[in-house]
Amino acid sequence: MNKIMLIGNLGRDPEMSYTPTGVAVTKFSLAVNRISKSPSGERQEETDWFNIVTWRQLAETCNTYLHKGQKVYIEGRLTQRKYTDKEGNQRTAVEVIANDMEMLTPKNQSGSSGFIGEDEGDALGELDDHPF
Amino acid sequence: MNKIMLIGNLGRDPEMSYTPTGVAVTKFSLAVNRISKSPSGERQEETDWFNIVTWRQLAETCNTYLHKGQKVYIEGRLTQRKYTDKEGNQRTAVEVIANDMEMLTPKNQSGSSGFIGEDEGDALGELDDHPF
Amino acid sequence: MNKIMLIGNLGRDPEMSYTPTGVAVTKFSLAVNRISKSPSGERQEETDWFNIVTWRQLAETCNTYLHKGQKVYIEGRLTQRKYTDKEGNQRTAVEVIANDMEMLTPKNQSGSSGFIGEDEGDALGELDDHPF
Amino acid sequence: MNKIMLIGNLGRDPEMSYTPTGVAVTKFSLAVNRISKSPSGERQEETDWFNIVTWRQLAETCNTYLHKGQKVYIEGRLTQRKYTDKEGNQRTAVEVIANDMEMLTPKNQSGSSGFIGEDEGDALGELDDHPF
DNA sequence: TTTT
DNA sequence: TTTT
Repeated sequence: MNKIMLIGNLGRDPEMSYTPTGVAVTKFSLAVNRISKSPSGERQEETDWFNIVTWRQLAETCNTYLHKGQKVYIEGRLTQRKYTDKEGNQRTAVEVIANDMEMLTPKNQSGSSGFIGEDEGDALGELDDHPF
Repeated sequence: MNKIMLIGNLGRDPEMSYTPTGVAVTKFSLAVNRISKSPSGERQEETDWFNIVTWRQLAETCNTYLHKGQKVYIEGRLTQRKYTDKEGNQRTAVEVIANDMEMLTPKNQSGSSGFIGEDEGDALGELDDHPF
Repeated sequence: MNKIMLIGNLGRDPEMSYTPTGVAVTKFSLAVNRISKSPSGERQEETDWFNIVTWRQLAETCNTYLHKGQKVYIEGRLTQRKYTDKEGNQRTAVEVIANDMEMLTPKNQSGSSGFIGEDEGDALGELDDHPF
Repeated sequence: MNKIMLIGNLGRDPEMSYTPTGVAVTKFSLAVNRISKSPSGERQEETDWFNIVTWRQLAETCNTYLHKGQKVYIEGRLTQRKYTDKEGNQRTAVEVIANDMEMLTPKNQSGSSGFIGEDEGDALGELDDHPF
């Protein structure tokens, strides 16, 4: 088992692209806030940022319905991908490959400034298409 | 492992009481909604109701800050308790003994009609008191 | 969200059947043990039993590879189904509709007495068929 | 919410130390295996390694009862800690701060070669000390 | 880069 | 009994 579950807010609008074979992939970063006590006992807020990657149908849904600022639940698998950056340093990209997403911000108050089509109400239905 | 995780809305305000030995216990019921497809292919909403039980500090926090209608995340353990009802039938009470709660409704729009004290802002802090 | 995660042992071999429309469904009961303290402070073990229901490909996998006594991880959704028993009493069936299963008992020591085909090693692969 | 759940095997025996203020901290690395399909369609196994950090009572328990090779369930919070390595490069340490651990390897077959005290049977009890 |  |  390798399962990670996050509730956080989108730092920016998602970005969707396609692989050479035509598979949709949507990425966004998620801010997860946490309240902790500082050594001196004061309450302080810390933010962890996570790179979220979604594929296929979930990529389409995220790209269509998620926007900067919205609160979402994300469930997936944590991966660590080694790569070499522009300066030639070995680095590790930490990514969450999501397999489930649930919108927690009520529709009428999403951070989106843009128009969303009238079938927005189907967003959740797209995510839960099980016959049982 | 016996872990259950729910996101839902409180059907009523919580009710707190104390055991004979002075331990606080707060109970409330939680409505968890789900969108499914009917046999004929139409989208329909179903609601599962769960009895939530919290103890000690978490009981105090839930009693103070939660109100009817609010959306919360609950994590706990599922128990099935056998009992005999008034008619003498053997019945099973399904309860979630919560060990974690997170409020998902922004404070300024809680379903509560009543006044909430000025220190409401500490609610989350009370839940995350770890030094690390 | 309505998610339940259990680790336990199968009380019996699973039983598979088919719906009238030909969909595979496999059921089994799972014993989840818990160590608690009695009021007098002694350690005591309690067992909660859960009815697990799996559908389609997961039903086939569970029926083929799971046996009485094996330890498994089950993840799914908790449902409460009302029904009337033979004596006419209203009762509630508590079921976990599983969407994930992971075998925790090493293969060479499963509780099964029966022969298992040579391709048993594919069981896990069937459960994790993602291209990424 | 920032929750990660892993099932894997210890790569080495845990190592315990104490902070200057006397708080116990135990660390170990966990190998989480995953079966995937290669681009050419063959089944291949990949291993993700996670650095696990436990504190206080859980640190003591892990140090006492866990050994190289054992299979464990770990639940905690994912943190990313920035630091500068010996070559002066900015790097990120990814760590799981565990708040729950469950041993999945039966006691009589742990990978440990060393003697384990007769009260080993209490390990699980230490983890589940709730009065309910 | 988010949110409360 | 909730909510969208």
